[in-house]
Amino acid sequence: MPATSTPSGGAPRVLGHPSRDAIRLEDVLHALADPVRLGIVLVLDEAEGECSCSVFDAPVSKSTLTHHFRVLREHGVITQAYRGTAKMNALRRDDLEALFPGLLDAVLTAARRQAAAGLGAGAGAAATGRA
Amino acid sequence: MPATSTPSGGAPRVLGHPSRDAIRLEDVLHALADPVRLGIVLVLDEAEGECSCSVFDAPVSKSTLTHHFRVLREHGVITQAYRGTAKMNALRRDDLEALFPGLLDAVLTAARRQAAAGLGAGAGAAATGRA
DNA sequence: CGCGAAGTACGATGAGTCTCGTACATTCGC
DNA sequence: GCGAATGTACGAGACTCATCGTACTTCGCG
Repeated sequence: MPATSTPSGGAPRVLGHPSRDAIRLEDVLHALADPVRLGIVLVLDEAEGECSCSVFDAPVSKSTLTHHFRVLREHGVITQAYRGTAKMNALRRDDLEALFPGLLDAVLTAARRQAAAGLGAGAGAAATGRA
Repeated sequence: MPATSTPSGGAPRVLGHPSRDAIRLEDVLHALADPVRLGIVLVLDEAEGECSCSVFDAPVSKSTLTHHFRVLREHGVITQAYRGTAKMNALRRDDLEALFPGLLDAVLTAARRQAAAGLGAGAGAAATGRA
C-alpha cells in the first residue's frame, strides 16, 4: 500500500521515558530481577555513559534483547536515544540515586560479587565481559 | 484415622530453607519485586524477630499469603518456624547482609520512602521531612 | 538509487506465578 | 473427644512474561 500516512509502520523516533516520580520501586526491582537485564545494567554501569544495543553477549536473540531494553527503559532504569542507525543507552543513575539512595550501587555490587563467585562453579553463564 | 499412609495429607513439620550460598540475587530481587511480599518484609523488618503469619493487612486471601511466605522462605529472604498453632517468621538479615551488603537496607529504605510518598497522594500527607 | 546494518514490531508459544476457594491437618482449651 | 483457630495443600483460572522467528522501517554509504 503506497499510502504515506504510515498506518502502522514507522518506528517512533521519539522514545518515551517515565518521569522521575513515575518510577516505582517494584518495577525497578522487577527489571533487575532478570539475569539478562541485570547483565545489561552491569555493562552499562561500567560503560558509564554511552553504549549501543549490540555490544552485549547475552545468549538471546536480537528481538529478546530489544524487549529487555524496552523493559529497562519503561521501568525507568535506563535512557535511550537514537544516534543515526544506532541507539545509545545509559543508566539513569541520578534519578535512581535520588529516588532510592544506595540501591543501585548495592545491587550492582551484589551482582558482581555473585557473578565472580558463580564463575568458580563452572557454569557457562557467559558473564557479561568483565573487563 | 489410623491409616498411616496419608496419601496427600500430612503437613511437613520441618521446613526447608536454602543454605546461605544457595541464595541467588535474582531470586531475592524477584521476591522483593512483589508489592505484597515487599510489604511483608517491611513489617518483618520492623518487628525484628518474631511475627505470626496473620498480622499483615495485605488485601489477599489466606492461601495467597501462605504462598507469598513460601516464596520468601524458599528464596532465602525469611526463616519460618512452628510455634504451636502459629508460625513465627523472621528476616534473614545476617545471611542477606553477608551475601549482599547494604542491599536489604537500601531496598527497605526505598520502600518506606516510596510508601510515605504514596500516602501523601490520598491520605493525610504524612511525608516526613521531604527534602 | 540500491544495499547492508541496526533495531523494531508483531504474533505465537511456553513457562511461571498470582489469585482464589475449598478441604484438610495440627494444636490448644474445655 | 469436640470445637475453634491457624495455617497448608491442591487444583483451577487468568495473567504476565521471556523467548523466538520473520517482516519491516530507517539510516548511512557508495
